[in-house]
Amino acid sequence: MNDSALVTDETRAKIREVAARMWYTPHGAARSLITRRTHTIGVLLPDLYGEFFSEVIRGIDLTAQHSGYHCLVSSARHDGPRLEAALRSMRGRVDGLVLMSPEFTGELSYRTLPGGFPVVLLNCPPSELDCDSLTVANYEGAYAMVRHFVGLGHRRIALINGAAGNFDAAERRRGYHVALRDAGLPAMPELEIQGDFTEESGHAAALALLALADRPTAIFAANDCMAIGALSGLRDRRVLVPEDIAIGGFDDIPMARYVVPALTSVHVDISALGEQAAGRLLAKLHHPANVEISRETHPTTLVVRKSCGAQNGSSSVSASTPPRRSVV
Amino acid sequence: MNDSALVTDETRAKIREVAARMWYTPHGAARSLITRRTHTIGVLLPDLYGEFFSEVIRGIDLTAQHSGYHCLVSSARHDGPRLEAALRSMRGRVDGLVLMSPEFTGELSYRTLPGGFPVVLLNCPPSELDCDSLTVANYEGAYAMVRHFVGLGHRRIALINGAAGNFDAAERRRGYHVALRDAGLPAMPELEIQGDFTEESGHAAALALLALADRPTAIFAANDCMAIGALSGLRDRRVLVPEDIAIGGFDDIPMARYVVPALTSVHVDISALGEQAAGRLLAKLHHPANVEISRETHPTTLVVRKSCGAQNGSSSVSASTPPRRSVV
DNA sequence: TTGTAAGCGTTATCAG
DNA sequence: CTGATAACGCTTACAA
Repeated sequence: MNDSALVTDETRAKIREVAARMWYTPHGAARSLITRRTHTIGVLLPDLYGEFFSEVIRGIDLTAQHSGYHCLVSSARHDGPRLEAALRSMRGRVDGLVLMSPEFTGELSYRTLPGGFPVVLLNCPPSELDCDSLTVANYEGAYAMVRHFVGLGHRRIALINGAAGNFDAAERRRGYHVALRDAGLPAMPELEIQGDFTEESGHAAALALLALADRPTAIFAANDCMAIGALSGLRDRRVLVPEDIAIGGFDDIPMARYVVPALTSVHVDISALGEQAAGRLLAKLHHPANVEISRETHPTTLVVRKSCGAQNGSSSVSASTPPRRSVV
Repeated sequence: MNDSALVTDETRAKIREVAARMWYTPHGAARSLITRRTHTIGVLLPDLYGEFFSEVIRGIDLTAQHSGYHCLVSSARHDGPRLEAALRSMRGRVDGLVLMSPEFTGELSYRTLPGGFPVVLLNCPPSELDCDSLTVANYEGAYAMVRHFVGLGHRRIALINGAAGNFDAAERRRGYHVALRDAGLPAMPELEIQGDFTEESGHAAALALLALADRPTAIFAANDCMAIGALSGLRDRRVLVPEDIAIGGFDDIPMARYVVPALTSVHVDISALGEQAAGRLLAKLHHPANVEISRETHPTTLVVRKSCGAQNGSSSVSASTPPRRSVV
């Protein structure tokens, strides 16, 4: 026996000694079969490529490990049947789930998991599923970026949009639109280029914008990868940044401060996002009674660097209220 | 019943139909208890921070998932008792293990895991443990970099060393030393600065080198992070790269091509490294009879960019023989 | 305090 | 081809 008050310290010590001598190790699967707890949380990500996911998973694992939990990860485009398969294969191996799926339509699932199975949705579009969810302040961040451009006197501000069907991309686009409207500027469809979050698409988008008769004076890319691609596209065409065209990105990946000129971006504390998600899940696991579900938004911060032409150094401005928490 | 030749197709279909209707999902823990297979591989990493680990885990998960396996990850400094604890907690939850621990002394363990438990060591110092191991061609890569500097006419080549006690760092240092010796150059202890793989340590090392009466004309940093730190240190002091001092790094992280000047580095296909590790482990799991253990070295490639002053564009040269494979 | 038996949800091994 | 029954390695509850 492992830890109980019904046993003498002496006996416990003796057992421990023998166990150590025989290199006895409890069998996880057997134990969890009767205990009904695996001390493992499942992590379902759409992909594992790039600094974003790396940081998310790091934050999750950090928090999980702190509470003695493991992470069972699975990365794949969790669309429809794939998600269902992934969920089923995790049945009996995890106590709860962190599911990140920005393209998740939400129509399915929930039949597949046993009722009341603890799930935290990360960066998922809002759905009728009644489970906890956590999103990034995409709208607020994009709004702050565009407002910043407007404040610098820009009137023709282009958008390199994120992947089609992606929730984060849609929210950032919404922020862009509302900021333009609030500044009394008209929507300019010809200045919106569809991208897919990759560097190549950013590069192509920049060239497309340069081909316009009436060029933009500023470009807001929906993530840093595309902003960096755009940067190299402009350099290819000998267009000066920020003198001729200003650029801003989103995510503030570590690389952002090293490109030339250093990239103005919307900072997201990705690792903290992961920690928060895992924290919520663990709280649910430890207090299953507390059934109220929460929907939180993780704050973003505008980080001003050289690429937008505002200043030389770097400074940051909060792009949203502090950790907003609305318990529904 | 799931899949067997002892059952009629008709019956199977009927069972399947009922199972689907009841949303029946097999219980992983229960199944693996009797099957003695978890379809999960354990991944023990020293950390999860930075692009290196992110890519390794991606390669592992990619391969694992392709074979229907999951990954149970655990990141922590796996020194001594911690490693043992991590191993025990995975007992009965994984079929095999990928263990990456560049500071692992190897004296312990192996008592803790059941005899013949499949383990693949990744970037671990050689030890007497008779399990498969996979390392990066650190020595060859460093040698190629320093030889490249020598070929450009450099005679005073500094080294910013990696973390003390780290196996990769030691091997890269060895490559540096042998390349100097082979070029007929003396060892220059004053040009060796101790770093720890962080950007800050690279920055500090660069300043220390600039403070010398007789400055180096080239700097080899044991990884890209430190090279980038050194780059910014030199820029602070208005030292031109590569005109005044040439710089080379190691790992070729994505950021390397975006810093200014673009960083000459030793390329490591990190994701492929992870795939290879997982592949070996899976092979062992599928053919347990094949008991011969293998020790492989993953090749590296010198990628020449602007920071070394050799040329404008970028080109690459193989720094080691193709996937060397010595089955012991 | 200690020993013994039941059972967690599967799969495997047998007689029907 | 089908249906019972015994494991798998552990925890827990209950009786000695």
